[in-house]
Amino acid sequence: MRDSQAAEARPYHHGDLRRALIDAASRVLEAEGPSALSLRAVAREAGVSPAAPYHHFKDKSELLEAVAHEGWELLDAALAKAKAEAPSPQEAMNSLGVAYVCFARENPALYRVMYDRARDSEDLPDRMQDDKDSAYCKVRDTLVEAGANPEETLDIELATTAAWCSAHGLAEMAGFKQFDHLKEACGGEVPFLRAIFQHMGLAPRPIAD
Amino acid sequence: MRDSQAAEARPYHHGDLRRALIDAASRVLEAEGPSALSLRAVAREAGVSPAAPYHHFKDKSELLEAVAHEGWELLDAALAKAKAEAPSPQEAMNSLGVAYVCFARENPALYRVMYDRARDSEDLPDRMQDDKDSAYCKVRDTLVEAGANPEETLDIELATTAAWCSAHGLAEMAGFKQFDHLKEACGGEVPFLRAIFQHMGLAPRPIAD
DNA sequence: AAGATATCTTTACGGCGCATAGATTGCGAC
DNA sequence: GTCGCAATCTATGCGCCGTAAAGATATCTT
Repeated sequence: MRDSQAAEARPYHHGDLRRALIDAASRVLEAEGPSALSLRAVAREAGVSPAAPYHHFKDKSELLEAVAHEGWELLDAALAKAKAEAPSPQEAMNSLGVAYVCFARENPALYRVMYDRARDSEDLPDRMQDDKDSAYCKVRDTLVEAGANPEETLDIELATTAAWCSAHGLAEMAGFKQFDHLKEACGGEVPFLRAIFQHMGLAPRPIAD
Repeated sequence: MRDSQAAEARPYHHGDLRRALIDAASRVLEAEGPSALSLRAVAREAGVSPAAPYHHFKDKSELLEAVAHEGWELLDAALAKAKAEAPSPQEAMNSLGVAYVCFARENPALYRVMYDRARDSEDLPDRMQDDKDSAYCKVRDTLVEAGANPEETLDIELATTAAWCSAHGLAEMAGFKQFDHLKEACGGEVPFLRAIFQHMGLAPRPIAD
């Protein structure tokens, strides 16, 4: 008979060390930055021995992958919220872009782990393409709702990719000091982002012919 | 009186260890990737003791900065070549974008070091804004030559920034396996890049109305 | 109750960044 | 010239890292 407190798959000694390690890693990441994210620091934060994590993750990179996975879920949620609150599909594209960059700016260390992991394996998480509710599909669907011709599947995919790359590039660059004067001139960070997105053509434009 | 062979600032024992270390670092970077780029490995590659680099660089990050600096110079050169060979300013914008991404794709480890260093200090190299021949100015000038109104300085700067961010985002994403089928459908990597840039609006559009 | 198994700790190894101290080398002052 | 000095390089050592191996301990199975 199972204790009803721990939902399922609860390990033996600790309770749920795997979960605790991922949380500890997130805590270290937020507090000390990505460079301080060592396996030993995570184990320390979780209150276990340095070798304990190896019973739940093959190596350090597998732990980081789990952290990144949670990051992609958070990003999905942030984009879903932005899309739900947008008054029109046209506005939605802009809102998605701003929400994307804001997520990256609010969780810089996590965002970095997410893409570092992905680049190392040259592989974005499957959820980006496969999951019906994935962020990628959300952008693609929004493009169609905003007027893109759904028959032109290649163009739709290219436009979605273009939007994603643009947002990613902006997310990585928006923190540089060099752009402070532009943000000021635009009247704040979000207006700056919107202005850049306008120049990027993130807002939907006619796709075919 | 100075020996005319070594131009200037030539050190004593080694000849020019500083130069040799940067070259060794580039070699390690290209051969083993960024994760293998340790100070000790660089010293090993250069044939000196592990502590020798500290007489030429304050710490590891200062060596990486020197490597990154050379990277930015290479990038500048690649963009200058692309701009020089472009038949028209309109074409030049596209050529600059393609050349930028190709540079990143051909020197992935170096490109990563360049931006990792910049993000850590939240500071792009000065040359991007100050130098007259910098890559940033090259893009901005090309935009003006292509028809943007030079009076609208804010818009010009925003458009230049947008183009740069777009290219950077694409450069970082172009390596993901997920886009292989798109490259194939476009008929190769460069046509794929051009198609994405088209959707991004990298090609100049009227700025002011 | 007992053996099997999963979890966690201890210990150890090599590599890392870097600080310190000592050896070596080239240079300027005399 | 040679001698002191400063710049350069080496040797050694510290604490951290990732991770492998072996032993201890708690839980599961039977």
